[in-house]
Amino acid sequence: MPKSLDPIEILIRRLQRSAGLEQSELAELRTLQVDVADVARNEAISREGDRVEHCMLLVEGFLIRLQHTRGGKRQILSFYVPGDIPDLQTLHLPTMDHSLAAITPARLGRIPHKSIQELCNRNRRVADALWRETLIDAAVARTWVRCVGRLTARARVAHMLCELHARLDAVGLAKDPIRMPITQADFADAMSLSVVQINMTLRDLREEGLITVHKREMIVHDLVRLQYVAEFDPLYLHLDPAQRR
Amino acid sequence: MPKSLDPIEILIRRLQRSAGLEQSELAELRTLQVDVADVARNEAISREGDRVEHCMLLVEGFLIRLQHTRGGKRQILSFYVPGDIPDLQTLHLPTMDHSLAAITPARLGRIPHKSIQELCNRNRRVADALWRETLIDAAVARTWVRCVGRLTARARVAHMLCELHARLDAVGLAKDPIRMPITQADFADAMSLSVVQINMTLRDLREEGLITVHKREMIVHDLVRLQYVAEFDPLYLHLDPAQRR
DNA sequence: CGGCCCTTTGAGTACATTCAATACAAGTGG
DNA sequence: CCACTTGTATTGAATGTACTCAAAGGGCCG
Repeated sequence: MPKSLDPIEILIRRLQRSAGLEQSELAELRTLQVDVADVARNEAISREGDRVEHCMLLVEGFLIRLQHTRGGKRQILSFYVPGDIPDLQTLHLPTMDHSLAAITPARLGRIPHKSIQELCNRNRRVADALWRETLIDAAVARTWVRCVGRLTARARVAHMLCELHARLDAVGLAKDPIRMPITQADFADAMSLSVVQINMTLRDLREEGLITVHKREMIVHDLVRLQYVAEFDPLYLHLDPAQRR
Repeated sequence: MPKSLDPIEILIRRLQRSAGLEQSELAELRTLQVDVADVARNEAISREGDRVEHCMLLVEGFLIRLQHTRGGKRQILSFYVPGDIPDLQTLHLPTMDHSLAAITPARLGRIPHKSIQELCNRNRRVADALWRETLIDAAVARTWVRCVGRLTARARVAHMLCELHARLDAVGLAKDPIRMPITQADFADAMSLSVVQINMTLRDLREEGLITVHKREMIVHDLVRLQYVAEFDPLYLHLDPAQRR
């Protein structure tokens, strides 16, 4: 695992984007109690039904949220990239209604709910910034429904790539080639398609010159056209600071 | 439109369920500025891209959240029943990333963001209760992904009926026969199926004796079996007070 | 270099879609 | 109050998109 930024600095950078916090507030954030832990690929971080008392700040690697079917099928509900807190909702809904797992080796910052809650009680602006993060997470899930429900296989795959690109770009990780160590099986479970379909669709997008995929790395050659194919509108990610209040 | 409860009392009843608020806090809630407005069936309440400055408390009727496809297809992202605040997320994400519409004549309580925000600043417990509501909304969206993505047509329809039943039950509206004035076209756009498929599936469920549907009213004859067919686990609705912290 | 996981491709199948046409119900205006 | 209009429900038939099963080819790690 390469050397990485202090977890809290990643969190600060993230929250700065959504809410211009003041120096005193940043100082308060730095008092948060954080334990760093590494997890292996495919390791489960929490499971449906668990009651948790910590939030996980993702420092490095990729995580997924997922639910299962009685038949054993998986549905991936979101991808998480560095800077995200995939289980921030447990602050107020401590019982997990889905599972959280690493799809790459990952580094996490464990922050006790109590520590966050005390900070939220002291400082409404920090609380609002965190609330806002959970709302974006919800917006992503809603758009995922439209994607899985009403787009063609081709548009779905393109949409997922666009979303990952936009979110990685927002944390400075979209420099070509983009490291995206997600297997086609994961893509399939995310977009509700079969591995076969994913493979064919990626090939089509490649042959049309929209993307190049090689060794878990992706290059987007024509973002505009890819977004058109995907019917992708980044609005729902609420990344644009001008769109804030 | 029949006489209905004071909007604020509905909100109070809702929040009481998620957070045991004190009398003084209830009194504060009653100071919220609320405008009651009626909307017609199929009327749009807000549209993708709108910037809004009010939240809508649903007092009577049914609302939906929806997004569109370039091809003009609709995807319904959630149903809302009395007591819900379908655009509570606009408190911190004032730009709508989807549309909100009435699928029945409905009565709404318009509450200015400013009024809610001032209350939240005065009282963290109220703020946390509202935050929690938005988190449940997100949990519903996530489960919707699994439903649309990985369940069979049969299970999907059953799942939607189970969810509506559970949510109506939580506000005392699930007494047989349940008024559920949702067209089959709406069901289709919600579960990403065609109207034909919805119709056939409802017929199957009817012939198996699980439900009766007549004139926009539904009776659930065998909830346990319906939930089994749906692979429905109500955990994600976080309705059980014992599951609170 | 061997094994494992992932990717790629082919062929037959199944589930759901679309198109189409009829039946039914509710509401409107003469 | 009835004829008319519109929207919803129901059913049949042909089509199609994506799935499953299956098997072979790569690439990476130990």
